[in-house]
Amino acid sequence: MITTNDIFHSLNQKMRFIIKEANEKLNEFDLYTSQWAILYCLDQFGPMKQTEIWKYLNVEAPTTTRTLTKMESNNWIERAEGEDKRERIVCLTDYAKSKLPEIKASIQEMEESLLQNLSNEDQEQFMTLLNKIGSEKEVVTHG
Amino acid sequence: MITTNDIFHSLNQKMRFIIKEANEKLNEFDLYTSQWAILYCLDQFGPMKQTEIWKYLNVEAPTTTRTLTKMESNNWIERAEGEDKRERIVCLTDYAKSKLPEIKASIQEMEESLLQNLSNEDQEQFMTLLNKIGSEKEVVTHG
DNA sequence: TGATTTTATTTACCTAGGTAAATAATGTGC
DNA sequence: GCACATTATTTACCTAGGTAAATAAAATCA
Repeated sequence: MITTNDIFHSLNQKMRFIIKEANEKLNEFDLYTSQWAILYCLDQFGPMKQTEIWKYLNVEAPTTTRTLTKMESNNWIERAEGEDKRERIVCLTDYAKSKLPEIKASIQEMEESLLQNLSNEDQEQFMTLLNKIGSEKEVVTHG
Repeated sequence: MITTNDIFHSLNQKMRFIIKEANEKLNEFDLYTSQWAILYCLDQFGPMKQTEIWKYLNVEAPTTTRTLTKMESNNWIERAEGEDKRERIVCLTDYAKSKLPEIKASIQEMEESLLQNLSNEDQEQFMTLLNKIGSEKEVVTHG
């Protein structure tokens, strides 16, 4: 019997598969997906406060602290004190900046490969349906 | 600019949201999603070898070992020695069997809530598109 | 100003995924 | 039968998500 459970089971398995693929790609650079997510952020938006990072990535602060500590010791990022002395402002190192083009190309290649069987329309449709999962009850308009 | 990256980012965030919701539901029973997945397996298929469990759930053996150890100490499952003395056969305790109907109802309620805005057709469409992600290159048939 | 609250970050600890390697029982081939 | 390979499970350790509580700086307010 096929039940709705399959959707969540399949989603979970697909996500783990994608993360595994990405980690294998990133292994060449001694990186992991969570670190890549932060590099991507900083490349897009420039220097960010830690709070800005975890709010954007929608993860908790301690998760980000741990990943940043690792990235700092691996020379991917630096953390400077802000005007507000509670804050720490994160920016890319020169090393990270020099490596980013290669890393981005590698990730893009992987993403295109994973999506090779989906047309643009498929991808839009997929996003639409994904956004419906867990969304508030749709209001039926009358008239 | 909207890029294909959004699909993987969104998928990841949605999956974490779902797991968080499920864990909150399961908290009442002192359970977690990974433990629920195993309970569900055993309820569907009866007693299983550990290898059967992790192959079905598509996770690695050590992950399953850890979860089963916890579940055994919490009286959800028992592990018996098999004919092949390397194997351990996992089955539900009476306690687990007595609790399962309530747990299943709770999970089903959550799943229906998460999918309330998707028609059956939406759900089928979603599964079709999800299966296309990371699939082998589709062969174009001629003629 | 000084007490209190809020905010940013960290620390400690939990579940949960992964890999690599160890262990023990089973299967295989000479 | 015995050496060798395979298989099931475990152990050790890594990343990575979460919560709860601690700490320190900033903001608020009586």
